[in-house]
Amino acid sequence: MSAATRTATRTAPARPPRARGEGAKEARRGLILAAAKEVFARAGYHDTTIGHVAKAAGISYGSVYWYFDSKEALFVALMDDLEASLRQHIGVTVEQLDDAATADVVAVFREAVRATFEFFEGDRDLVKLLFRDSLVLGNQFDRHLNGLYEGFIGDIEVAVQAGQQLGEVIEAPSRLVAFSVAALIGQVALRRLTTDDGLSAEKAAEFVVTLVLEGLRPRKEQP
Amino acid sequence: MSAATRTATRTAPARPPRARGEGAKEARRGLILAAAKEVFARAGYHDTTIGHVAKAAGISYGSVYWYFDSKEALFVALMDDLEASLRQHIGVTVEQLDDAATADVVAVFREAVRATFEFFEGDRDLVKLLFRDSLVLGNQFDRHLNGLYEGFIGDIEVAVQAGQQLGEVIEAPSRLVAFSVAALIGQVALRRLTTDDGLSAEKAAEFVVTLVLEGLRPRKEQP
Amino acid sequence: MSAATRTATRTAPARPPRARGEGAKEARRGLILAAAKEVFARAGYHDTTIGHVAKAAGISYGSVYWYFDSKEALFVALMDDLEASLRQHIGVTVEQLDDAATADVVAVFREAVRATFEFFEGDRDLVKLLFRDSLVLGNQFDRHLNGLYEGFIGDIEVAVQAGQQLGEVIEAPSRLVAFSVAALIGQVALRRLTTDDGLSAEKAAEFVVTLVLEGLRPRKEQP
Amino acid sequence: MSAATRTATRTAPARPPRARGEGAKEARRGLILAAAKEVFARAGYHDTTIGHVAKAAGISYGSVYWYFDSKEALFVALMDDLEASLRQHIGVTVEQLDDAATADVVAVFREAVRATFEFFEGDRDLVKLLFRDSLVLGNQFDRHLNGLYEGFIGDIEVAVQAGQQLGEVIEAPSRLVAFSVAALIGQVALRRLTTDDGLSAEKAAEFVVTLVLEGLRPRKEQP
DNA sequence: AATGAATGAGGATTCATTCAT
DNA sequence: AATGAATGAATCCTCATTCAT
Repeated sequence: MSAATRTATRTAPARPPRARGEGAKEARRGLILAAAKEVFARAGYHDTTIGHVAKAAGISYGSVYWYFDSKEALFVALMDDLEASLRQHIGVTVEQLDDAATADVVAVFREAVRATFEFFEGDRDLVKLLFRDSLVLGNQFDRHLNGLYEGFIGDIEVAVQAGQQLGEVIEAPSRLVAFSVAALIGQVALRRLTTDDGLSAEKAAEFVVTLVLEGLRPRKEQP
Repeated sequence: MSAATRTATRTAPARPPRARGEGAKEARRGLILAAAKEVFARAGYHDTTIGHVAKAAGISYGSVYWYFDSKEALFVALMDDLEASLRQHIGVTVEQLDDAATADVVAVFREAVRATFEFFEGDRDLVKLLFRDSLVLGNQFDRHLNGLYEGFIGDIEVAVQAGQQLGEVIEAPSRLVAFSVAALIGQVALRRLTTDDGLSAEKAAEFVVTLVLEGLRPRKEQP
Repeated sequence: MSAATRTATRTAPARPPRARGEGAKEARRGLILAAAKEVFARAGYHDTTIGHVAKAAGISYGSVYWYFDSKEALFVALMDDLEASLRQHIGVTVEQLDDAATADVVAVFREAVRATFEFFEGDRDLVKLLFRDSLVLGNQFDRHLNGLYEGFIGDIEVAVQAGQQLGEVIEAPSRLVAFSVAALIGQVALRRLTTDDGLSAEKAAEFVVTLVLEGLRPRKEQP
Repeated sequence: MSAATRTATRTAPARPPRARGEGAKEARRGLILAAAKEVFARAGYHDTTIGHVAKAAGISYGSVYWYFDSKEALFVALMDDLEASLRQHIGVTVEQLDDAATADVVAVFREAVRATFEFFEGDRDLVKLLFRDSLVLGNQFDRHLNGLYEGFIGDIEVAVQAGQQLGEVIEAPSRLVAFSVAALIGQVALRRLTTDDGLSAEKAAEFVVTLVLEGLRPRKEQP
């Protein structure tokens, strides 16, 4: 089968099959990662085949292997990307508040959670991969994946420790506290993807903040 | 060949198909489920083969199919079992408190969470299956699995609503509140399985109760 | 596709697709080995696929894996079989001479070589596998394969050492001597498979015996 | 796009395509062949990929195809090279003796074998390719490969026939005799690569000469 | 001429499921 | 009811070869 024939036969997804040049390779890698993200998020790791990813990326079967050594490597690379993306987002979020509000730990926290939910709102695939798949696969893939989740938790832990220094957060193992907050955020965000109870991201964030800060019992004598 | 003939024909291989009586089939089913629970918890759904389960149950390869229609059906049945087990446990726990303490919703909650952690302590496989696997597979298996988790949540929701009636729980969507509590309990319990931070079940329960009831901020003017 | 359909479709090699019972498994294993022998000998290890073997054995694709763990394992098992077959043959051959002729080492050797060539004449596949494939693959497969060839050599070495004891064989490293004899036999036998120079097995054996015992130079003053 | 245009277009990447002159192409071809020799010898034909060869040659993946039509063609070309190299060596060796010693066929033979082993000592890759790989692949690659081995044999055959003329070699099919000698030399040389029994090339040559000329039986009444 | 990305056929292996006994 | 052999679709991955640049 000649190249011409093959090209003609290709049932034409409109993607650019032959981009070349400087950043072309990087771009193509990104293309595959984007496709992988969507497919993995939809079907889960095990039910996703390299073929699915390739088709979604509009490239051929074996091309994926030009960019990634294996299915697992692809998944890990994707997770690394997501981690970077997530941590950067959180960093930015907190920085934005740095100027005036840092003193008010509570306000920072409130805003961070709100921004996080907003971020999740715009990247539902990330939520699934982060709080659903990485959970199950973390144990198999050489701990590598835990890094992702743990990174998220680590960022929170820093804030928790700061809060504890200021007396704004109760004394409890900071890692555990951070994990709990992360888990709560993650699970609520995940739930929003499948359960529609008309809860806006805004409201969800508010709820989580309240729960985490004040607990479920009404504060009776609050000034 | 009639059933009678077939039975007669059985030239007694030395294998263990004893227990001919009434509940024999039920017993064997239970045997398989027990094996499946252990294996699925250890390896996860996808990495578990029917062969693994059969070997763990000490029965033959294809026999599993006499009791369950498919791998998926086996998993779902297992989950149903776990759900029943979990809900019964919670029911019993709450009932035990019913007599005197019902008035004190907080005490009941505290005790329920404590008992739940204790229960989880004795059934680590259940924790993995409930809070790890059901999460990933819930979406694929016909929603059926959500039932499990949702059942857990439902029980909590009832308590939440009661608490809200009594003014002991803040006003917030009861389902969301219950989900959050369940998720927190589940994730913390799950974490305990892989992360060893010297946190006893007791302490973990206490922490969750405190977080959920009082939040992370110190109550300043608490009587 | 139902079993009936499948059966009907099978383009009918006359082999028994469904033998059951006592030695049935062993028989089927043998069936596969026989097919493998023929196919491996014809196409060589690398160009033989499990599919080829399966088709030659008249069984399905994956069935081979019920009997052998991998392609390599199949090959090794085959080689083990061949080794057993070969060594038994040699053993028998020598034993037959044990009675009267043992004293005459030369006669024993002559007869052994003759019998070996005759044996090879009836099992050309064995020759290819033993002297062609095992040579190349021996280095990759865990030394396991060398065993085959080395076994053959070992048998010869014993005879060489006996000959040396009797002063009928020159002093030289017995292993090297044995290897040389084995190599000569093997390569000549192998050559006979592809090159037709009208050389009978009988003549070939005679030639090898002469060369090995007397060398290429005419013995001038032989009594 | 004409060839001229194509050439003009080349925007000089910093890669190492130096050597523009006449024999440049030939040189590059030789480079690849040298790399291929090493790689094929080490890994064998099937386990060698074009990529391995390219990397060993320090050139790019697809460049190999500018010089050779296919993997098989590369291998065959390599074998042709080796054949030339080997035959030239033998030719030179014999020529060196031509002047004075031709009369003494035995001495010539002795020296030729010795020189051959010495030659093999310095080119272990050749030994592997010649006596290991060409054996297995000879049958598949259009007989072409046999040429290599057959050439080696042919040279020996000439000597054998000469010896027979002089009455220094027993009467036997000269081709068979030559083949036997070649096989013995080859297999012993091959064995030295993997088996270390402290046998020097010198000793190995001596042994082969003795075996071939005198046989394994002690010559009792030698003048 | 060189490069290296792209392609896709091919192959080993796994495993859920079926079925003859 | 139990057994375990049989089946073959499915999947990951490799690699020779092609081709745009």
